[in-house]
Amino acid sequence: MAATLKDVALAAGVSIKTVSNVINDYEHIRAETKQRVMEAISELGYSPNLSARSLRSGRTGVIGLAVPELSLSYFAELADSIIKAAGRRGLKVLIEQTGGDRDRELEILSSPRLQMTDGLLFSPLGMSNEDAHHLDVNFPLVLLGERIFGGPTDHVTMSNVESARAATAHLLSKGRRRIAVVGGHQGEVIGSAGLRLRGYRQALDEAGIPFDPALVAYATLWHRANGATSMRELLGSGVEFDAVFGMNDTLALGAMRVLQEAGRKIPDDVAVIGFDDLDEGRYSLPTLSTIDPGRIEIADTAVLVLQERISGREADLPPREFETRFRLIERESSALPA
Amino acid sequence: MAATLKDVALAAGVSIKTVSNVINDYEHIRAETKQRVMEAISELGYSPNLSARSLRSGRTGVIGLAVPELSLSYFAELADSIIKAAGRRGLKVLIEQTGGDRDRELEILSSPRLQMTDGLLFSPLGMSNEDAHHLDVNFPLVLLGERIFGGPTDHVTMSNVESARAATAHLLSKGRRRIAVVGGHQGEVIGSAGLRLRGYRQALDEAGIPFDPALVAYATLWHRANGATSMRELLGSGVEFDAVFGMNDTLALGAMRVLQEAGRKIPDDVAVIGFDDLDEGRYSLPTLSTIDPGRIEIADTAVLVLQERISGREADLPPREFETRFRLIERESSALPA
DNA sequence: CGCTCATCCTACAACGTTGTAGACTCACGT
DNA sequence: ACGTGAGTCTACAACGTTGTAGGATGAGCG
Repeated sequence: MAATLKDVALAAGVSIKTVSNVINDYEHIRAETKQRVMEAISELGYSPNLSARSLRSGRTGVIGLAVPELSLSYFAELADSIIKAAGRRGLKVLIEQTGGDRDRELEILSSPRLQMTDGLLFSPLGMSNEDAHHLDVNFPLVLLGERIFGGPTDHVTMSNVESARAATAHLLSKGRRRIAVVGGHQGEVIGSAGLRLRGYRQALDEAGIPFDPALVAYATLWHRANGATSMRELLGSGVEFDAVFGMNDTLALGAMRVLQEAGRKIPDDVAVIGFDDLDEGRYSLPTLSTIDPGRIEIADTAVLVLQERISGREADLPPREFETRFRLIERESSALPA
Repeated sequence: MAATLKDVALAAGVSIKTVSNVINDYEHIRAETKQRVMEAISELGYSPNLSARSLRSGRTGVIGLAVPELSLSYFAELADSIIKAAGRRGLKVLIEQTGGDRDRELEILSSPRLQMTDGLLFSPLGMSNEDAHHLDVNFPLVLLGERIFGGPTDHVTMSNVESARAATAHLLSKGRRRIAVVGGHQGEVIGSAGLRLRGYRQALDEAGIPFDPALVAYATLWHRANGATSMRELLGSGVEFDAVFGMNDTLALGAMRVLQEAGRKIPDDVAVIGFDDLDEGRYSLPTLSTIDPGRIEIADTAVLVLQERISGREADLPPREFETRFRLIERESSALPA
């Protein structure tokens, strides 16, 4: 059906290796020969069989990206950035969804399907730091996210503690003193929730404000519904607060919804800040203050680092840790009360 | 590095073909032999080289999905559903982003990169009906969306006209008479905007209400920002309206934001309905009435149909058109005024 | 004039898998 | 005793590509 090197070689009157050489920009080819081969190629509509090429070369030009779910906006936007970053480097992206399930995550680390890819960008949610040894696989792997630190692979992450501290300090600077947290994970130390909570507490400490556990609402999943539920719990508990730090934008938006339903004015009664800088927060009512964790930088760095490991040039380097720069984005939800 | 059939064959004391047969569940193998091979496989940690397999078999087990952008929530949720549907059928998904750009879309239809996949699910945005002939490619292709009808390939689409009519009729049933539209495409007949506008007009006709062009705000892109801008234009134009039909949820949410900013109460002053049933609309303030276009059914059908074409069993069938069932979801934004 | 060396090209093998054809064994019916 | 056929296994070729080794040609140089 499709034309092969052989067909082109026949049409151009050269050997198949010469055609291959033309395609791969081998330098010692007569201009006239090259011309002839090029014509045959376009005439036959030839394009290389990538399975054969990858069998021979051991490279597929495809990287895997494993994320919990694309319907979580953060991961959708991350995937977007990663596909673009990969595209700039000539790579395609195959996406796996783990659902944030530990077993599924472990399975992906040992799945034969991954042979179709040169390496994997892996953003676990169900695995914890004790699972770090499972990352010691025999293919190039770059870890994303905050579930595991000090693992055996390169790791790209955001400045969770510092940015959460900045977010909290921002609320404090607006005169808020009772800052509720939505989306904590019970007992977590490492992980987005644990780290961001640590930043929150640091900011409180610096301001000399005692930490009140009653202000922390827990939510295992970070969907909109959980933000709404957590806020209902907070309101129901009767605890007083004048600000909310959402562990991510989605939670913050769900919480805002419930706050407004309950008649609390944002930001006058309650200031709100989120985390992730989703597009959505730019058009909510009110617009949502947030932390931009440097998503594009995360994507660029991750793809670059993975490509380095794939190329093998950096094979001897020990695992590296990259932390991106964050940015506080001030919008309406955290303005000074009128 | 990695073990091959040869290594396993050596370890098990059989020919490589026998190992291959075991892997492919060939039936006539002695239980004892099978056992021995299986042990060798797990001992060596063998897993098949998929490049070689796909070179030999002509199948990769990967399908491509080309969408405008994952940061558009609709496509993120669609991609989510498609990855899940593909997973159920043992397929992996490689995602391309076109940015909704016609040139990029045409390029993807002829890209050699696609050889790494068995077929393509293609959701164009920049191409128009006149480009239909570009879909006549020599690989399995299933068209998604509303840009092109009557093309040379199978096509899975939603019931745009009927569901838009139902959405409009729903607003009419709540006593609304001046229904603004956000997100029209100037002069478009085919395409989500054109079809949904047709449904809108049909509902007006049935209710005996004349169509007022001044009520239609145009927006080429369907991002949140465009919904906001369109609504600002409508408000600025001074045209009166008591309801808004957003061509999609994202537009509707952007428009709601501006409406509320301008002091219009939803649904008391203005009722709003969107289209797509994004998770977001379930937690907005107010919650957003919408059309569920049957995303999961779209994903399932598309993957099934593509797989049929890939398998070649249905190769002789003429292009088929599939239209999914929609569902009107009534939430707060379109309730009767107090 | 003959040697060296760069240039341009080719033949062949190999990547790891599966399809094809066929060899061998053994039970069965004639 | 002998063909038949089902069951079990193997050798070999092929998928389309690229790496290796080397052949042919001609320019440059002593």
